[in-house]
Amino acid sequence: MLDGWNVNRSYRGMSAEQRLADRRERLMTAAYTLYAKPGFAATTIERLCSEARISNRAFYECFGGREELLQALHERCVEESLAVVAKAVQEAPNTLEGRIQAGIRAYIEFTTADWRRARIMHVEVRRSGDVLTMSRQRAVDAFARLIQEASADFLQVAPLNRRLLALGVIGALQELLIEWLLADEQPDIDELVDAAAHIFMRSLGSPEPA
Amino acid sequence: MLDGWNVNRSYRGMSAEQRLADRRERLMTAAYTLYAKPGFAATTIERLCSEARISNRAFYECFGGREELLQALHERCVEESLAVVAKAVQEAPNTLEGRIQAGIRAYIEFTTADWRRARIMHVEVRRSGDVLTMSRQRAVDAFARLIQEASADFLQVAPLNRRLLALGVIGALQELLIEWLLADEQPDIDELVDAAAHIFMRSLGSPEPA
DNA sequence: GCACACAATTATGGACGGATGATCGGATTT
DNA sequence: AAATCCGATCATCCGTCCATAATTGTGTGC
Repeated sequence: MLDGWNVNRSYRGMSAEQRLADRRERLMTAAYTLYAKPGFAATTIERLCSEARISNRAFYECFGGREELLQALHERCVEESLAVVAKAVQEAPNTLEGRIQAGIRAYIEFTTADWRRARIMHVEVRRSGDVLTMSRQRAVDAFARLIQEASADFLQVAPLNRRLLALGVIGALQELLIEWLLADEQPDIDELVDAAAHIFMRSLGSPEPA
Repeated sequence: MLDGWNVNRSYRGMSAEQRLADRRERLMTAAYTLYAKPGFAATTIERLCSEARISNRAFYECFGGREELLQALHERCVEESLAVVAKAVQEAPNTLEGRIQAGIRAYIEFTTADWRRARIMHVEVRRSGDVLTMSRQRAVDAFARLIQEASADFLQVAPLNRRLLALGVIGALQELLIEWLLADEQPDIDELVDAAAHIFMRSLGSPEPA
């Protein structure tokens, strides 16, 4: 072996890191579609590889398995959603109703804008084992903190566990999205927003709603 | 071969139907534990059979596969829970608050009375494929109808989709149970009941809560 | 009439092929 | 030469089937 060889040379015009990132990205794209449409359980690694034009071996250099890929996908979706909602809440009028309306509309519109994102975030993420369960728990926790912070200025005095309240309304929102995903006749987005906003407003607001 | 042989004789003191029912029951019992503790994904058919002291072949005479067994288990849990909640609601004082308090307390106490039931109904049921997804949708629909009927006498006039409201509060209750199942420090049952009842009461009640 | 051998039925456990997950060497490209 | 791709390989699990063991009812000798 000669010294001076470039052990990290370019290949197809990309550096080693770029190639790895490119493969990861292609796998993420393939999984974004396949995990949503045939579903996580029905998607084999071979199918993912052929869709992403990647060898079976390269897959395991990017992810540890199907679960890890789903986890990465889910975490990306959650980050994007969190950013969108946080931005909408920040720009909303500084009232509880304004923040709730803005945040919920932003979340629902962003989530339903791409059918696959909704499916992955609300259905497929619960399919796999404990790893994904923990990933989902972290996501729910992040949204719960966001809700608690956004509603902190408008607190009711009732001696209720605020974290549990936040978790509950998150669950409500999720169930509504699941209905949108699975129901025979899809409810209107506006109806979803109204129902979710109603539950948030009544549950988080002070005893006498405006 | 002689005629007159009893093609449906008893074995170990049980008739053919009894034996089949017994095997089904033993498999249900084994799955009730194994699907909850190692989890649905981690439970092989072989493990179920050895736990139930049943041959591999006999399994497929009782159920079509792991999914069908989980479906049967889930449907039984849902039936029992529905009955308990319906009974509690019927015996409750005839006010919205009374019905909500009674129904929610009954549901939460019954569900959490056995750790495994809560796990199967709220976590493991979402693991498998479309069959179980549809089973869960039917269960949610049944509970949604129960809620709509129980709160029909106390309707608010707001032009909201009542079914979506019912779905939402069901989602809230589920998320609270998931928190109870997965959180590091388990919240008190009473706290769960209070939070869920608050969300139900505010979301389903008239604009001016008593 | 009673006990016992025997045959028929049932259940069990393991064996077998197929599919998928995860890993490893040879051919091809840069 | 280095890196990548493709095919081959082993292990595991599902779904099915067969051989063996257990149990029951019948018939027969006494």
